Amino acid sequence: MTDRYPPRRFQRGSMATTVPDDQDDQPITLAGLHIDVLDGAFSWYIRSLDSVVSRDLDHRMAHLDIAKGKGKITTLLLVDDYPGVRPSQIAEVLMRDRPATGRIIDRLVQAGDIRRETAPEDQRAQALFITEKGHALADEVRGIIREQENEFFDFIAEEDRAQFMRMLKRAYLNMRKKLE
Amino acid sequence: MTDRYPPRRFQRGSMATTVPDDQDDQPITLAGLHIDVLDGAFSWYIRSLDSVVSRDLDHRMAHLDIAKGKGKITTLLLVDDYPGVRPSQIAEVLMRDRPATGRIIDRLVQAGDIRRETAPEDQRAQALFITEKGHALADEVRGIIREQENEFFDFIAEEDRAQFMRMLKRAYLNMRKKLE
DNA sequence: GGGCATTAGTTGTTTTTCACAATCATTTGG
DNA sequence: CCAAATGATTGTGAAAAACAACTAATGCCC
Repeated sequence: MTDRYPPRRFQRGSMATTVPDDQDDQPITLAGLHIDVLDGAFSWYIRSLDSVVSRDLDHRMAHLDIAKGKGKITTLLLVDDYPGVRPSQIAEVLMRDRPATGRIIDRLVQAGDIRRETAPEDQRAQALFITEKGHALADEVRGIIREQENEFFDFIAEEDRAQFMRMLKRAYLNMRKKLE
Repeated sequence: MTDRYPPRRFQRGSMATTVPDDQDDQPITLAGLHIDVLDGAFSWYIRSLDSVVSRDLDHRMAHLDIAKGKGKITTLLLVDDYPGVRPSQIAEVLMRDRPATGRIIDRLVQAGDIRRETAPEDQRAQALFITEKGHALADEVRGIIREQENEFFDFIAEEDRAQFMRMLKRAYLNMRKKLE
């Protein structure tokens, strides 16, 4: 039997920070439940944050035909940044299989945001290119992401954001590496 | 037209930290693409991290019948920690609608991990309770989560983890609040 | 160069997930 | 005592994810 009570308190960090602590050591209460008993699990926050962030992003992009897709935004930005990129490269970034990636590309092609060509040096492969319409969309999307970022980050002091982002980045790399 | 080149570099944070910087200012390269051009977007890291963390968790729990469900783990732990909790409370924590929550509960009941009773003070509502089997499972799950946490966090110094977690927590609360 | 494994991408299928509408029962408030 | 609100279930349809099977082109190795 595991001892679960009292709920674990978050201990203070050792880093100098401009983030005030006052609210952070109080338990989160949702629907009358102190969800801190979920072990303060990192994975829980990540999964919940993902859910909230995705919803918010969907909402902000509701007026664009790119909305509602998980990999579409990444694909669009990649094609915009890397003319001639291949579907298989995108699949690796998205961590999806090729069929899934292919269908994302289908929709972007159909929407007129990108176009396919056969890769000259390998006739099996495709080279993807952004269209004029797609490029405009990519810029708009970037703006929306930046907006979300600013609104979202408004509780973290400017000089701490980079640190936070760096941790996220390392977390991502570390986990990805461990999954081979 | 947005200036996209050269890719944005992450600036150094101002916080004292034991996290070494050396690797962090190098661009991430996947399939030959520097994904830093995705604007270093916070949302991208969160979504990708979620994907990796969820996969890893699924993998670690593959031998348990609770695997593969997004809300099942949270539900199980909540019921274990809050005897008599109601489905609607769980729905609020999960940010899912009641039908979805009800179906998660169905599966846990069917697996014999929790049981339903009618709430004595409100005959419309249910009170959920953990079973012996479910409690054992909950402890096992907690162990797995802790394991993942330790492995995952091995690149962050002990005293910095709390700070990272606190930021995630604030991020979550902040976004959730803004979605009303 | 012929044959075979590998890689790139597509198509199809099946299962799961999710959101929405409709329904029933109970409670609450006037 | 009636109407509105709340807690939960059922049903349905649409979107997403995982898997297998298939075509085509490339690379390797004899």
